[in-house]
Amino acid sequence: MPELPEVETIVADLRPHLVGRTIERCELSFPTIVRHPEPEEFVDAVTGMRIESLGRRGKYILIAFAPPSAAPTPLHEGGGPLLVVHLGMSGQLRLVDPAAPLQKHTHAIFFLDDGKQLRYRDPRRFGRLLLGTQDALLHAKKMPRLGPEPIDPEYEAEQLYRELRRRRAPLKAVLLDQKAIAGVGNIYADESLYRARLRPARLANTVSKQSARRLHDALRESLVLAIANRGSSVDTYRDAWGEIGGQQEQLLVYGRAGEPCYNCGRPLSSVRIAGRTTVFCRNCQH
DNA sequence: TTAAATTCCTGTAAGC
DNA sequence: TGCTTACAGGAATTTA
Repeated sequence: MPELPEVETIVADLRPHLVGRTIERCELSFPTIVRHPEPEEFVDAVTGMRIESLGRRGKYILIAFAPPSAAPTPLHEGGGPLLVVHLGMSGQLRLVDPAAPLQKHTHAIFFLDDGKQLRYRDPRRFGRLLLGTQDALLHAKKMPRLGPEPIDPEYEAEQLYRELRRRRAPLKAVLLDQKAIAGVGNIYADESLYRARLRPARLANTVSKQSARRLHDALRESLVLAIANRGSSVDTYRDAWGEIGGQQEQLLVYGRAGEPCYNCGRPLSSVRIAGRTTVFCRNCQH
């Protein structure tokens, strides 16, 4: 499932091909995938827009359009209109030649002025498309107020420590909370907790400053490594060209329940925390 | 206010 | 072999 590293890979791949392109036409074959504004208005508004930049916030893909007339607006300052794509569980955003066969569950197609097509496909339909300014989407509660970016150089261990101290939920639940930290999902939550040698069920408000620092560093390591390996294709994840990632080969605990811990050799345990399958080592994580 | 439970949805895999 | 059932999970929404 697409988390921060997978979304980052897609955005970085698409950026040089999309910036400067104009959307000439948009077709929705499954309009309810558009959550804001009404699908008809979405199609009208997106038509004729020129793409100015691409960005990512948490697991959200942000495609910024050039403002109608005024000076260019920086991507994150909530000024210009954005096409926001959230891939949910099984969403795929692909840039294809028009001759490419149409895959089942393709819900939206953006026709670009260079003849290429940007296609959104999502079998499980947990994903969504949004259009509006950052402020408008926030205000309409179509996007949550996301927590800090864990790989941002400005993000410090102290910030994580303060967040953890005020939460009584299991560490795993806090890591999955997009309002606490943006972009971490089930895979990288388990990977980070293993690297930090912390039990997923451990209550967040019981961790020491030192443990918080280990978790802070572990989050960055897990995410940066996964980006370098173009993401994990453990389920249906594909990049913008339809290719799989490489990180699934390197995962330390996710999907390895019952298999030996790479550190101590004992079988990894699997439990359910915050409604999610959670894999960890009872011997190495405390 | 925060945390936990529920819901959405289809492909895949396990079980009979 | 073929059918049925359980399971996977991000996040909005509801309940406690």
